[in-house]
Amino acid sequence: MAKPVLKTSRVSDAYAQLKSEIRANRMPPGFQATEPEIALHLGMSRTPVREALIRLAADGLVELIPRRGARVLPINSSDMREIYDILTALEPDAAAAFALTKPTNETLVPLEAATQDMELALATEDLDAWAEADDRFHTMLLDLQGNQRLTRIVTALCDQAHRARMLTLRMRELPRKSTQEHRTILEHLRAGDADAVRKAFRQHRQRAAVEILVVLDTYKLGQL
Amino acid sequence: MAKPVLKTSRVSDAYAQLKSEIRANRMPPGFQATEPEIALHLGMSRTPVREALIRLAADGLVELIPRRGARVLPINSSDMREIYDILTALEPDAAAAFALTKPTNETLVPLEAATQDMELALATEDLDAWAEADDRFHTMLLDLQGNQRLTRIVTALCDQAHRARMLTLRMRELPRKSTQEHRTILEHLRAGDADAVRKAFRQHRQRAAVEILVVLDTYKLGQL
DNA sequence: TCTGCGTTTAACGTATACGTTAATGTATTT
DNA sequence: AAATACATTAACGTATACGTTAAACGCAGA
Repeated sequence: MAKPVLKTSRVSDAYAQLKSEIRANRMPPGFQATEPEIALHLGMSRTPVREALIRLAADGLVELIPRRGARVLPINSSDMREIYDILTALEPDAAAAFALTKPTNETLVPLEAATQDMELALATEDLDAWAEADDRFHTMLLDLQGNQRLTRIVTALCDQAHRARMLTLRMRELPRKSTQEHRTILEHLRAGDADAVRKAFRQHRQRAAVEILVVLDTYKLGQL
Repeated sequence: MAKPVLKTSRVSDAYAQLKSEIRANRMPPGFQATEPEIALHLGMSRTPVREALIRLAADGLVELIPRRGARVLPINSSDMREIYDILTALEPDAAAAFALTKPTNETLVPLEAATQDMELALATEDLDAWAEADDRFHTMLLDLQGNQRLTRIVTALCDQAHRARMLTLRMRELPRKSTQEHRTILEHLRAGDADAVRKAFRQHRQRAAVEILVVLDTYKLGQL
């Protein structure tokens, strides 16, 4: 009888839990806590907490300030610009490389599903579902493309941008354009047209970037 | 009386020293050591060693295998492909963005110096000096461009590729082409021609990639 | 009230302790 | 000899201990 108990450790627990609290804004940007405080909160000793914090700091999610504790890093519009500039450079190339593999309809099924879910969520104006499907599309595409280092980098950047994205999502028009662009990218993928994929994806990211940046700047959302 | 004593810690010492040993190939790929062994080697306790190893693992330089110790990660040709694909996507865009700022001759001085040093080192066939100047060019350009996240990412990737680059450097023709391309990029920067910069840089990285990959594959250098 | 200085506190960096458990070695059986 | 069972070892994950020192506090004097 196999015991399919997922091996866990206090470090990975602490890492996962803290990351989740940050993403969900339960630990908002600027939030500070000392190692003993976090350890108490998580019901473990300082050691695993410290090691988890080191990883979170490497991810760019927290800052470790001696004697003041860990601080959840805020994201401002210039951070978002940095992040989107990198995504704009990386994802289109990755998608184009994937297009060169002449993906079959079979392999495109998850992307098709994500796109449909976006369209559906848009129709019902369910923004949370829309964001989930959007995320799924990008994640699936990363997985399909083979470069694992690229996947890690993009994932880390998206984690950093997540809070700001979620917040601004509700301060803009419905993401019709974005949804449509996903559909376009998918069709270009199906056609195996790498250049068209790159171009469409690049435009997708660039447009999304200015859209978010406009919201951040006009509403003076300094620290998210 | 100022005391300009650089603040140091055992963790940062361990991190710097281990990284340096890996770069210099004194800890070659595949090398394994347990935490107590490394701690003994570095003359400190396990705690700071563990924390440094976590950072090195996040950098993609070592792998942490429970009960077997830390293992210096080898680089194969598929890793190099991953790394160069990312660099090819990132650096040209970054350089192009910098070109858009219409850099003055003043700001281009360090790049000019690096390029001249490359040309000089090429003439005297001093490959170590050439590699240093080459690195310096890329590093300076990263610093001039403002995106710090991008700088960190590119730096980490270059660290991973460093060993393979150094080794293959001596198994190929003299890097005349590379040197010349740097000169070209610099001139395009001086002209403030962003598109030309992007194109030239992209070609630079792509050519360098195939050059290295050919060496790795034809000489069957599986694990570096 | 404000400033400066000594005291107190407690967070951090690091060392050490300890239980668990995978890996290794040894002995026993087939 | 090969395989299995058992004993031994030691690396890891985590907890705890401890000295150092920055920050907070309180009090004295301006």
